[in-house]
Amino acid sequence: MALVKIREILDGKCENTNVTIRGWVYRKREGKELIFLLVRDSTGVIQCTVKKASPAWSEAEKLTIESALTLEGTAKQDKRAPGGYEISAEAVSIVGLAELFPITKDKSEEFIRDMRHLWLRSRKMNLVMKVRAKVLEYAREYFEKESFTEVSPPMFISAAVEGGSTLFGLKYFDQNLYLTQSSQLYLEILIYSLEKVYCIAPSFRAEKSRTIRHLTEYWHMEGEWPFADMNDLMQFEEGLMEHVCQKVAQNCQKEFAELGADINKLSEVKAPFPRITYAEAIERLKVKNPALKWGDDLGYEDEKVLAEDFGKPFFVYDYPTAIKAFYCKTYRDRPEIALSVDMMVPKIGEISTGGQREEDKDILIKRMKEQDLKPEDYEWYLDLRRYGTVPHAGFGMGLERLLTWMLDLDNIIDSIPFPRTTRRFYP
RNA sequence: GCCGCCGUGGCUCAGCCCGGUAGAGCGGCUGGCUGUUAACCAGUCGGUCAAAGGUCCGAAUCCUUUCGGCGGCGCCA
Repeated sequence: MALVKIREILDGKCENTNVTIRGWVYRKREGKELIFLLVRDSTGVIQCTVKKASPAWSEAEKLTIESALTLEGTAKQDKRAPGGYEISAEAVSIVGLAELFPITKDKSEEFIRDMRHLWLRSRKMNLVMKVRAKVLEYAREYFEKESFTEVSPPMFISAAVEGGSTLFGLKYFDQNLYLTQSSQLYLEILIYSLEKVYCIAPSFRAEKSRTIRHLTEYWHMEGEWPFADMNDLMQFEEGLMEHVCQKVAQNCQKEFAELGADINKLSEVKAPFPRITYAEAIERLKVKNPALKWGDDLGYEDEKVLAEDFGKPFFVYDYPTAIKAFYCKTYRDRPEIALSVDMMVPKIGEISTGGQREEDKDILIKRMKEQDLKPEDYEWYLDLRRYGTVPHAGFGMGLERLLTWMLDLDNIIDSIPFPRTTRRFYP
């Protein structure tokens, strides 16, 4: 009697052998002479049959949907079973009898979201979480391959990274602190010690955005390194994307198939990506939107139009300085243009923003003042320019936006187990 | 911050426009049947219609406000 995972049986490794599985009741169909149990564990779902004559019958009869159980029987191939294999049960032991499970066939989006803690058991969420874990694994793999060191920045911060209006404030003993919106400034500190650094950590944004691509807490993959320029940055980002997409395409075929997602899209992701300047983007968009002019920020609709043209990830760079953050480096001969780049993907729009950072202390102070920021709040940040300043660049990519695009999810909330949005933070 | 939509038994919905105190399916329960694929058949339990106020002889249905949810824009990853 071997304890096996359901996947092993479905892969045909246990044919005609006696096996024991542990899991939960996924479906139950009960007849006079025969009970069909669909049992799931973390690896898959398998059909089990219990005959009236089996010693397992009386326990199987009592089982309810989502009850935890141990089941022993003979695994065999059977064309009638979903998945092609089933277990003929000889013994069933109830581990935890479930009460009437609230999630049934008919379910609305709202109800599913209220039942998130139980919905995470669904096939869909199980598969999405597996792909998510793989994306994290492959991203780390790429950073490590490129000699980056993973670091751990703080979540509590005392000064804003982006605009102050999107900050979550909180009481920190008798002080006021914030939740970080990006770890960039902290990575900038660490490049002077470790050079190439990255982190995968939450970022928090108090944006009251009500869309299918916003979370108030999202996981940010950020990298920062010295002696880097825009070309280095874009090359790294497209390399990262290519690596993650190719590895997922190779190793997550079962998950994509069951989710009904198109994995070929990922096999096609190869560097180099198309690159257009902001000015070129404006020219392209003017055809459809004549009101658009240089200096306007690209809206979501604009991004989607561009993305549909390319049909794959691409870069837009050289944005107007006026619509970018204070730390963005500007061209010395064209201060109205910032060395900033966004990566866009179809349907979602921006999934990453990066750029060169201003390394000149005086220009940085000037830019802070232009944006009504107090240089004295950023003393430590200015120190980085006082002591061995160096040209450097970095980027931040939204993990959930990446996943939403990869898996073609209807809503970003399904890319993370416990989504936080303006209205949802339970459980 | 602005705009739109939604809120009826445990769940999914119909009824609301053209007011007269609720109807179906699923689930539950009981029974039947079936190598079933979130099956099928019969019976049965179950709601006063998000909340408050108003109009009216009479409100789930009309009006107002509040609460909750979803989405769009803006902003962002």
